[in-house]
Order: sequence, then structure tokens, then C-alpha cells
Amino acid sequence: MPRPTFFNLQEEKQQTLLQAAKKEFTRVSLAEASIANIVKEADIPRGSFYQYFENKQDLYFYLLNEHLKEKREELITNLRKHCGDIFASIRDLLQSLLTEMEEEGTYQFYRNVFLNMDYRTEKAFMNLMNYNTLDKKYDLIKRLINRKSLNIDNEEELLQVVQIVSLIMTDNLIQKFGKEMTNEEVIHNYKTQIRLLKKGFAKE
Amino acid sequence: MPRPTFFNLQEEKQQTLLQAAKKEFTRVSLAEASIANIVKEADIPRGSFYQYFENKQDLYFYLLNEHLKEKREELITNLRKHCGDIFASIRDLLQSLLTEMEEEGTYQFYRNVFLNMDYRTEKAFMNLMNYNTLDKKYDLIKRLINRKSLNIDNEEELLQVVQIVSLIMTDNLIQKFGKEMTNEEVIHNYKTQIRLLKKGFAKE
DNA sequence: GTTGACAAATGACACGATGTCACTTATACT
DNA sequence: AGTATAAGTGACATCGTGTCATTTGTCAAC
Repeated sequence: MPRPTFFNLQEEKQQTLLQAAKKEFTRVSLAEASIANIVKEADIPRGSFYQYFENKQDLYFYLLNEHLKEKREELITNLRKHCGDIFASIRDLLQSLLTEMEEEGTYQFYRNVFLNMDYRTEKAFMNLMNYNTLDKKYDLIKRLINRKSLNIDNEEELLQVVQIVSLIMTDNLIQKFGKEMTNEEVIHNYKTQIRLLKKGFAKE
Repeated sequence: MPRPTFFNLQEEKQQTLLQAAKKEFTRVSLAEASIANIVKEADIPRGSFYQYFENKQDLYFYLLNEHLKEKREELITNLRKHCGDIFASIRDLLQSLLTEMEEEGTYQFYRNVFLNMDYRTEKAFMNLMNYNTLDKKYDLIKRLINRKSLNIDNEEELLQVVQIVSLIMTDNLIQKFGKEMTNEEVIHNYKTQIRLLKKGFAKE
């Protein structure tokens, strides 16, 4: 997380810095990004950067999580709209991400994110399913998902189902960039995979 | 891939270099690893390193793929043993990886691999399912998997099933290191997930 | 055995990146 | 105004990468 100093900055300066960071992380991946470029673009001295953030990673994950906050809200909306249908809700979220990526800059940004997704990044995406407000941790899953239509016997199985569906969404996005697939191909794959998951892999 | 110069080296020198590399990649992740340490440990000049490999990544992925070659053979054995049962075969492979990791050094090496798994690394693991001999590409899946017991209608679905099962194996390993799970917990999760996959997520 | 051409080895170096720190400037409170 | 505390600043120490001019080794042909 950014240091308190960052949040003490006036909103405008914060935004300038975040914009500069996004520009750099759109150009190249986290590993290749350089703080020099970011501070140059934002027109702040190098020393200041370290007043605001611990390091490059700190800024990167803050930026990513801010992005994902919106997606989390969207997922909640989807779950309400689809009466707790987790498959349709995540399908719509995937579709929304894909649409967002039709814009050149956003495409490159996400490309850099997904092709270099380590554990910490994966966790950020998986946490789409968890909703933190204040100190309490509301579990989206338990509150909104319709379990009636799911073939599960207990909480553990519910958690695993959610884990697998999230995993598949994430993997489809990684595949998109890795194999340069069109949005239609991605959605097609997701649908095929979900159909298989629903009907079960074993015959009979 | 290493440059031809590397393969022209006498076997012993190749091994020394690979051992030094493995030591470094066991100490830290690919991103943090330094060529300086590797050449120091292997006692070769820096310039020589670049005669043998394009860069750090080149060496890393060569090393990783050499490791995975053995695992690929093991998977084939498993498929034969389990009469083409993909779920049991991958379960045994996972178990074998977990057992291998009980050794301190191996644990750290894989920890660095899995917690920093980008697209290229994921692909290396997914390619466990593909078998390259000479110029021909044999598809393990099509040759050895028993499709009779699988609830699939065409080639595409078969491919997706394999994709998902591999993905789940890989994710379980990432989770192991991310959440510091015991081998028993990992296997338990895998089994729960496979049980769910087999019976299907949708009720009725 | 000498020569010449080509492959390999070598390490100094240019370049660029990170994180720190001593110092300056701003802010706020008495 | 005076002082304590927070923020701003940029030069610098340190480390890492990849290159390149130069040296060394190999081997076939004469």
C-alpha cells in the first residue's frame, strides 16, 4: 500500500502520478518498467517517489487493485441480475473485461498484466470474489450465490467451485494474450468449458 | 534455447554451469537471480555466459524444461498404468512432484518457480501434455487417454478437459506455496476438485 | 610444420536502474 | 517569531546487464 504521504497529496497530483504510472505499465511489464520514466512523466523528483511508495511493486499493485475494485462492484451487480448464477455472472464480467480491452491502451495494459501474472497478481484477481468493507469481510459467495442450482454438499465444495470458475476466467484471459485470440474465441472457450463443468467430466 | 556453443562444451562443464544456475534459481526467483552469481559459482567469465545463452531467461527455461522432461515421461507411465485415466494419472504426477519437493533444495526451487509463474512458465507446464519427438508432434492426449469414460462429444471438448485438469494441478501447486499448505492439504483439495469436476457443477 | 580462417573465450566498459541520505523547504502550532 | 515535525529533493553508492575489441584455441590445407 502507498505510504500516508501519498494520500496527503492533493487529488490532482495523485492522479498525475497514477496516470504516469499507468502509462509506463501500459508500455511495458512490471519487471521492465522503470521508476525513472514514471517520475519523469509525472514531473516529480525521484526522492519524492519513495516518499509515496515503497517501490515499483507497491505502486503497481495499488493501481491494479484500484482497477479491480470497479470490477468487483460489477460482479456484484451481475450476481444480482442473474439471481446468483455464478457462471453467467462471471461470463458477463469476462465479456466486460474483453470489451474494455478493445481500447488500445487498455489492451496493452492488461496484456502486460496477464502475461506476467505471478501469485500476487493471481490473488488480486481471485479476490474479486471477496469484498472487504471496513474491518469486516463479507463473503460475496455466501451472500449472493444461488446454491440451489449447484451440485454441492457443503461449504468446502462451494468454495472450490468458485475457485475453479475464477481460475478458468483468469486462464482464458491469459490465453487470449498468449495466443492472441479474438474476444469471440475467448468467450466461445469459456462457454465450452462451463458447459463441460456443469454437465460433469465423467460419463453417467 | 542455449546457443550451439553450449552444447559443444564438454559434458562436465555443461553440468557445472547448470548446477550453478540451479543453485541461484533455488536461492531466488528468476527476476532476482543475477548472472554475476551464476558465473562466479561456475567459475566462468561473464562474457562466456553470453556465448552459451542469450540471457538469464534462456538458461532458466532450458533448466526448467529439462526438469519437466522427466515429468512428461512419468505422466506417460501413469497413463499406461491407469489405463488412460487422466484424473488418476495427473493425481499421481502431482503426488510425485510433492514428494520430490520434500527435499529442502527442490522445495525452494519449485517455490520460486510457482510463485513467479508467468505465461511462459505456465505454458511449459501445460506442455507436459504434449510430446515432441523429432519433428513429429505426438499428442499424448489423443493416443493414451481413455475417452470412453469421459463425458465428451468431440475433440474440442477433450482438449478443454485436459486443459482444465492441467490448470487445476498447476494452481494447486501455486496455492501450496502461496498458502504454505501441506502435501496432504494439496492432495485433498485436488481430490475434492476432481470429484466436483467429474460429477458436474450443475444439479440434475 | 606453418599458415590462415574461423570459432570460442575473456573481461573491461558503457549504460541504466534502484534505493538512500544529508540537506533544504514547507507547515503548523505555541 | 520560533520551533518541531513532515515533506521535498537530487546527487550518489551500488549493483546488474549486455556488448565488443581483443586474445586464445582449433583444425584443415598446403
